[in-house]
Amino acid sequence: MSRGVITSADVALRAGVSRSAVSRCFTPGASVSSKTRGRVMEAAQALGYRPNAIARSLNKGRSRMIAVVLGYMDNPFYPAMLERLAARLQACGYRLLLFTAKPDGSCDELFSEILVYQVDGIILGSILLTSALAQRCRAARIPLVLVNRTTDDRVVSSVTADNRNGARAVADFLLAGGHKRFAYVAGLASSSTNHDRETAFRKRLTEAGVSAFIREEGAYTREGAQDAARRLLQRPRPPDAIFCANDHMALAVMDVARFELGLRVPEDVSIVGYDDVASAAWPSYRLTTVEQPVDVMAQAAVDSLMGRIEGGQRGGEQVRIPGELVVRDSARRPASGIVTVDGQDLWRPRERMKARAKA
Amino acid sequence: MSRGVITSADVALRAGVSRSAVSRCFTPGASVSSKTRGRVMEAAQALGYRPNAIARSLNKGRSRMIAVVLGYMDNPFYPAMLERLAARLQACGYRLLLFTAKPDGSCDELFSEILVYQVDGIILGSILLTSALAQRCRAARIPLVLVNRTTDDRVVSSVTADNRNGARAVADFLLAGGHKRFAYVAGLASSSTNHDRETAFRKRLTEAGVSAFIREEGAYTREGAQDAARRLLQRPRPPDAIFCANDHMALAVMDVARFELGLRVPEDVSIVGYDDVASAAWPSYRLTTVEQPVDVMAQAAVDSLMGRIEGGQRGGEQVRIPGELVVRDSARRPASGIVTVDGQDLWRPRERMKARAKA
DNA sequence: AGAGTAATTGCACACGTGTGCAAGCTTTTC
DNA sequence: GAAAAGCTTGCACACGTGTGCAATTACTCT
Repeated sequence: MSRGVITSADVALRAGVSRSAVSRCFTPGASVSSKTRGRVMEAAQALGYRPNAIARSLNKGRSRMIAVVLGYMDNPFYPAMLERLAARLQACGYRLLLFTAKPDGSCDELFSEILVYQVDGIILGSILLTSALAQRCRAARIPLVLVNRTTDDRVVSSVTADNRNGARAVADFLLAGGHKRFAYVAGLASSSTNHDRETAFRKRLTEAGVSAFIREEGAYTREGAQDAARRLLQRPRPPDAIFCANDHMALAVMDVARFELGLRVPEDVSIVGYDDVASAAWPSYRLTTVEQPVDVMAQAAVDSLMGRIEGGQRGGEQVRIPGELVVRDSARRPASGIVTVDGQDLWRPRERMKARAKA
Repeated sequence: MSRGVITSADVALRAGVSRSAVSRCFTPGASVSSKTRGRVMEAAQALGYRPNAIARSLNKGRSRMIAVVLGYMDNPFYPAMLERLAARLQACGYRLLLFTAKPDGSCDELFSEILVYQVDGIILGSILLTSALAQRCRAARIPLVLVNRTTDDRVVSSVTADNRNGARAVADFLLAGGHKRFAYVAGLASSSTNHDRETAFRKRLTEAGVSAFIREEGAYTREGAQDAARRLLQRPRPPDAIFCANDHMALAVMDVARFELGLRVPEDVSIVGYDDVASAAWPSYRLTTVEQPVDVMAQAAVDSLMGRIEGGQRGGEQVRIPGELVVRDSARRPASGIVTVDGQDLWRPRERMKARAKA
């Protein structure tokens, strides 16, 4: 108390009860008479006492902190995700310990820093997880969930968009639009998200008999995407449709196409992204893209963690969140298959068939 | 050890030394013979031991955690700031505890959550600080630094851009460009940053004899800025120059001007922002704006905090970071006063005079 | 009223670490 | 070789909390 910090002992002294009684007053469900509770609360109020979370963590072996590791924040999808995660965790009474890592570099040394803080769970966003790290988490019994990435280790939980379905929808959409020469701007080749989107996209095109397919790597960065766009669009026979592994790169590709090369979008080249970040809807871009519902994914990640921390679930669930293909003006529109919902145009070829069947 | 957590006692047992010896091995500058250090480190390595940060925090009364509170992340300036803060704090061996609050709402209840975790310092970004909160921090002896906001309380430290100078430069720049009817799109009126930019901008215009000045409030949101732009530009005599309190709103204003109202920028109306966020440089916008050097500001905030945590400084310093007016294409260019540095055009009327003097 | 039961309370220990203090040991110095 | 000085080391306490256990108190029922 003299040093400015007031402890339960100070409150106990003032209220004329034992320290245990004070502790019980701040422990939901503990046995305290209403009389002592009143006196304790009054004393606590007067002194401005709140139980020390650090001491409580040490005692209970639970810190009520969740480590969130993000690779990079240039892509606005991640700040948005972070904001949702912070809100969700706060609502659950947990605190968010933020770490940043190089997106390609492994985060081994970071992991030591994290484990030392006895966090109750870890959320990894856009970070590739080595099996050694997964093993360490399992040994320390710390639940872990990947966001926007998966891993082969089926024991690790993950929350991703339904990337294969999304990429297939893009392929179908572009085919229906009558495109002939396709290109893909890849993210980091090592990321599962890129792999899922690329392979599903390519497979669908191959099934449709398309042979004109080229790819360039953009490494998820704006500069990488710009270079990729230049290489793609300055070929003798440039593509008439470009699918980018995310919106962040798609916007860069649009800028290069329009302002460096003087191309019209979508008349000369169609461009499709993935994420539906806020700027995709801006009138300067009006990017056609597959949405990745940020708040649903954040909620799923937190739910998965809570299920394993508070309930005793074993983990290893792979949650896939579906997302709509939002049709705007950066890609040529097919004659049919587009429905309008809440003022947004969506690519839903099935629904149209249903509607036709109904008529 | 049976429960999976290994403590210094386990290491001590294995190395055949006392627990204190283990502790000293992990305390820089403690007295340990090289022989025991070797045995301890070997045992620690074998068992995978690292000192429990929670227990250490409790013991030392220092958690090595810094709370960062952000109001909103829609404006990409804040994610960028957050990323820099995270990197800087990590480099100093501190952890970042992230909290989010409503930008207008006070964060009183949040503060209780923060203080409970015994953080060593608090960084507030785009949050208005009530004097009651400042008082609580002082009572708890927790250093506090505001980023991008100031307060009248001269005991509170803050890091901001040199907003008055920046706004004056914008006024001079627009006057030199021959503009006649000026408008300002305000952020939250309660924020010091908005106040400084607005009053300095207006004062300079008044000094120059300008009477045509109107203002609208955009509340720092995209929607607010769009509404403000519509009100401004649909007046009988619309402004020919609009200064926006930040880039986030300036981009929205540009979109409304060009795509809703069919105006040409900068031929019909000049638009200037503040922050120099990444998207301001995108070719779709090429926004003329005053830079707010994110990494310099982050460094200054961390330095200020460290000076008070580790050194024993008293605090109360008001750091103002200067920033250049970056000239792009969203505002009519004056005939003179622009110099090119590292491929960027900057508004430096003084320097030009110097250059002329030299010739 | 008395016995039996339920609720409340305080003691004491545990959580895992850092560190002052004194004792033990090693090295230096005369 | 002995005394002095300097390193190391272990003991024991502190940090602030939660909780099992036993003791005490309050309450209920016959």
